[in-house]
Amino acid sequence: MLPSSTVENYLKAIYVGETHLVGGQKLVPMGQLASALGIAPGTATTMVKALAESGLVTYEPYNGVRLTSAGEKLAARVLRRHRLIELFLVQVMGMNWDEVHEDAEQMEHVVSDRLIERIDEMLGRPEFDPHGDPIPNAEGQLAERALESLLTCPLNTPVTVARVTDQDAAFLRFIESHHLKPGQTIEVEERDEVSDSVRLKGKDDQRMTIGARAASKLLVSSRA
Amino acid sequence: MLPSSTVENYLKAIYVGETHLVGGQKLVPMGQLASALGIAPGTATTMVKALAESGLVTYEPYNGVRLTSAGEKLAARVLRRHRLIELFLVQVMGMNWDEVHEDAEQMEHVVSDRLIERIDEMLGRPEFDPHGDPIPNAEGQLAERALESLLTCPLNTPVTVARVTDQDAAFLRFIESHHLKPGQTIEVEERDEVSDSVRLKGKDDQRMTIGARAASKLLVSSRA
DNA sequence: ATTATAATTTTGATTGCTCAAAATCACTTG
DNA sequence: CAAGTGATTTTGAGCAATCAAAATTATAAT
Ligand SMILES: [Mn+2]
Ligand SMILES: [Mn+2]
Ligand SMILES: [Mn+2]
Ligand SMILES: [Mn+2]
Repeated sequence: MLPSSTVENYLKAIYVGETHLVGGQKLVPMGQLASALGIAPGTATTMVKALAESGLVTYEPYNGVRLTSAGEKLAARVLRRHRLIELFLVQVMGMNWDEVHEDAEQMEHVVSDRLIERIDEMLGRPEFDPHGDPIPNAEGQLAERALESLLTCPLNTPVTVARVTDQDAAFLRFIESHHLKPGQTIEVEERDEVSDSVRLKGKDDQRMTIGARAASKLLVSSRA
Repeated sequence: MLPSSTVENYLKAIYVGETHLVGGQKLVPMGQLASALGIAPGTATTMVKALAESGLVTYEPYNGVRLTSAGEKLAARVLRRHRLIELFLVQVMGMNWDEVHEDAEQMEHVVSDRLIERIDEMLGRPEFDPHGDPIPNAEGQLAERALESLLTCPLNTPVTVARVTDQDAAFLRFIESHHLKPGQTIEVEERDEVSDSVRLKGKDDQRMTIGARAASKLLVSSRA
């Protein structure tokens, strides 16, 4: 019995939820899962109990949920599809990086393994999607990189934008129009706690100031 | 409220069912619809009543069902997607014509209008899919052709294979291996009622004999 | 240690889609 | 035309996924 689209979405949400865990956290809270999926909290509880029943997750009431190895394997597979499809739509179909998320969100559940393999091959076994998100390989492993956000990277040092952790179309268009897409080289010139902002030197030494919240979504690698 | 995948499949099945109607038939029988969709007859009845309620079909109890203009518009849209996707998978992704139907069956429900437009453009506004099935244009109109089957076309006259009306993978592979794909030129040399078979002259004057049932699925145009 | 607050779970219900089996209807055949 | 056959509809049920609102639990504040 193959997992439904709903189950796949749950597993994927738990997977990315786990990567966002801070400190000694081992479980994704129910509330976070529910809001990530845009469903009522009670629905998440019911569904997660069913997932636990089928051995895809471990569920600790009032604490949260985490994937079993079986669940993680499935989740990585869905995430792999999602990101390969996104890259395909940009690279081959010429779509914009701000409009591929919705399509991928649906297609990830229906494309055959055969087609995914074609796509992967056609793209040259890519490791990252258009937003810099890592693409799990066929075995579910993903290439990890040591990245810092614009809030923590060294000042006045060339860094390369590597990842944008927000799929919002308006935000992505903003990033693009300011030449801050992955691959671009920039420098953080100043951070101001009081004004909650970060000043950047971008392409052609263009200066710009963005809010800390936006800055936290831009991940860079410290090698120019 | 946009139609579900289920509703889209019903509408599409009724649409193609209507094209297969013979004589003065105006309605698709419930049984035929049910078996085309692989569901129980009672399920079809219930669903069709709901479709009639939403104005997508006209339902005459014990007689059958036909699309309203609203239903036909939606059905043509789904069929357009299906066939464009099939052609895309063959032409661009290099998949085989016998393995694209299943993928298209799922993808037809989820790809965005934007992506379909890209595909249509990339393929040069094609009129026929890999099996020779006509692709409805953006307005829902489809290019009709006067085709005959191998059971009715003139004897000893060059004809061009134009369409194969069976999606079965094994059958399609057979057709391909015998060089009978759409575009190929052949001749019917003899029909034998008793042995229920048809003898063909194909590529490189290769002779072959196929059953009448298979022959009825090969549609040709009488101009070589 | 109570008490308040926030998160989570439980409860009861709904919707969409499905099936099996019984009932009904339409048509053919004797 | 009566009977039988096959197609169709009705009935009763179930499953997956969802919500709103009430009940419960955990945690933080007084
Ligand atoms: Mn999804
Ligand atoms: Mn992405
Ligand atoms: Mn379909
Ligand atoms: Mn086709």
